[in-house]
Amino acid sequence: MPKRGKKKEEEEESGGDGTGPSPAKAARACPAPPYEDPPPREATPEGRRWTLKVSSWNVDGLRAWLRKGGAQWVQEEAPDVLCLQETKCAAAAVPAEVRALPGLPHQFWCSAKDRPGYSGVGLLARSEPLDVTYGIGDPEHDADGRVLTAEFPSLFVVCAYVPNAGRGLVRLEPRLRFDAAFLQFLRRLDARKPVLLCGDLNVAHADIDLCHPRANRASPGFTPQERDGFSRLLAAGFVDSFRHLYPAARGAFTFWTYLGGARARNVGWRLDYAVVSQRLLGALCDSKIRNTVPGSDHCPITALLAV
Amino acid sequence: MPKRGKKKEEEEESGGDGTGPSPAKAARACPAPPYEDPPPREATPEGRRWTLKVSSWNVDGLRAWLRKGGAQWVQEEAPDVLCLQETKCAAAAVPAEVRALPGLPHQFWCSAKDRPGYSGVGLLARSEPLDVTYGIGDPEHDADGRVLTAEFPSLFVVCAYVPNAGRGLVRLEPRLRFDAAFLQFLRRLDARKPVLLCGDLNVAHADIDLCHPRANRASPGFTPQERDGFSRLLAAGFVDSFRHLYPAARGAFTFWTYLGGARARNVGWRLDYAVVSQRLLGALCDSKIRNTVPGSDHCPITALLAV
DNA sequence: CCTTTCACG
DNA sequence: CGTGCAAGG
Repeated sequence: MPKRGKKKEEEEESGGDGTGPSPAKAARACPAPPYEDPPPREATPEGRRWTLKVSSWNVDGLRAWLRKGGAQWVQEEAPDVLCLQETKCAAAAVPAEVRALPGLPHQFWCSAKDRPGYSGVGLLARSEPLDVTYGIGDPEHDADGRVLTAEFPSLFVVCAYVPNAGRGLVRLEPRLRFDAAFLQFLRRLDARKPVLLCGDLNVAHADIDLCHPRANRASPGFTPQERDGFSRLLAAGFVDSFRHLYPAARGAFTFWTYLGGARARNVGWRLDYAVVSQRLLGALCDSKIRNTVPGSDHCPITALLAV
Repeated sequence: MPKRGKKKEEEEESGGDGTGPSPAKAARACPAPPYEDPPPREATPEGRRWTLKVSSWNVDGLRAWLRKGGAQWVQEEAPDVLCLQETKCAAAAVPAEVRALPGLPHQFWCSAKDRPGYSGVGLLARSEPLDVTYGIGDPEHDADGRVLTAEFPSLFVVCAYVPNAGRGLVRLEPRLRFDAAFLQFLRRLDARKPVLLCGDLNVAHADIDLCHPRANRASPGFTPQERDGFSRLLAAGFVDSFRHLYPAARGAFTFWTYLGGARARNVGWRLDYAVVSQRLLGALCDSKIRNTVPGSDHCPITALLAV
């Protein structure tokens, strides 16, 4: 029964955990050392201090994440809005400790229909949103529990868990359809108010955004089509806040597969983003990658805005 | 999603983990304190010292049992034959540490066909058996991986994992058919050589053999039909070695459900037996219940014979 | 409560 | 490697 056999270093650098043609190789560390998240820029270049802190985390199972102390970090970070992805947890099963998270009384949960334990997102907020919507208005994708949108007075916060293209890219086509539909959804929001999109977008945009770009050219999360989807997002007037502020930062990843001890060697991918409407750039103070925080195969990220 | 909700003390005293009508009640300890396994009787009443030590253990998953240190105890006990039940493990997946168990080089594994992770038995021996047979020669049951028989010069050792009647007794009928077919199988063996039957027979024979007999009159493992099956075994010339030697021993259990912390309160069942052909009684030195040994929801038992 | 498998990542 | 599920006990 060598199904669970240890091939060890086979797809250690594979991002969406795909079927990349990663050749077997030794457990070497990433040439780029882990990004060191600098002390926060507390204000905009014009000197306006941040007033909104939004964190995002793919928790890979809300209940397991809670057992591993994830809620602890939330209390230390004390965000005004918290976006969670891959909760794998129906709203009714959200543990009381999460419901009672100090400072985040307004909670919204969206999970996959008829698929317990799959996907799911949550949005927790200090102040009550003006409105909250579930999904992107596309029946093909909205059964999955992937998008939550909270309207606040000055902006929309969108929490998203973009579908994985799957091993062997078996679900690349639906993924690309999601990308297109999601972009239209974001454009419509952006026409009304500026948008802050946070979440696991399941793509590394450029070579600098993953440890082994060459080996993963055909891996889910780094196919040309997925990367193009992200480029189209940028072309539509949205900005990758982290890359905008730190254009040359290397080794800045937010995901490391559990396989083969990838995280210890920083064999990672940047899949989690805080993306802002261009006209929100003047309000952007900082975009943080909390890559030392344990609790999931993703780390949390945090955006600071003066809105 | 209160599927995993804590009903706590609902079927804590249910044996085969059935659907007994056990009323909800406080987590009280069993009135009978845990049986204290006395120092071994090293010889028969006639003074012949034991020459054969046979242990039996329902391991509830061979690999989990190994992780919990089960093999450690085997080395301390150093049996000549070891019978394992509920290995939940195909022969090819038996870990190397088990294959290398000192003193038990002759190993035989029988697992369920087309049902990975279900049932399964193993028989390990110091000396090579003259013959080993798989199953009982009944196609209805032999796909399950429940019986291994090893022929030695002076006796047959049968390792058995009798089918559970299932929650709500949904599989009581096949269980009773197994009992009947198995008894015929044992009679045929017994006609050739004396038999030592070891294993999880999935029945508590009498009130004294479980903590809460009244509450479990309709539970799998204590229905009148299953108890009658055991009585028929005895009527056919077989002897329950433990009860023969310790007719009044109370609180002597070999199984405690994981639910509700039953083991800590000794809310248990005696489901594991060393049964001998009557003419082997003169060779019986002792029948041990190792009820302090961890590693499974069952504890191991050991028979000592002068053969 | 705890094992196994499975799909998914 | 690790999540949550299902079936089994």
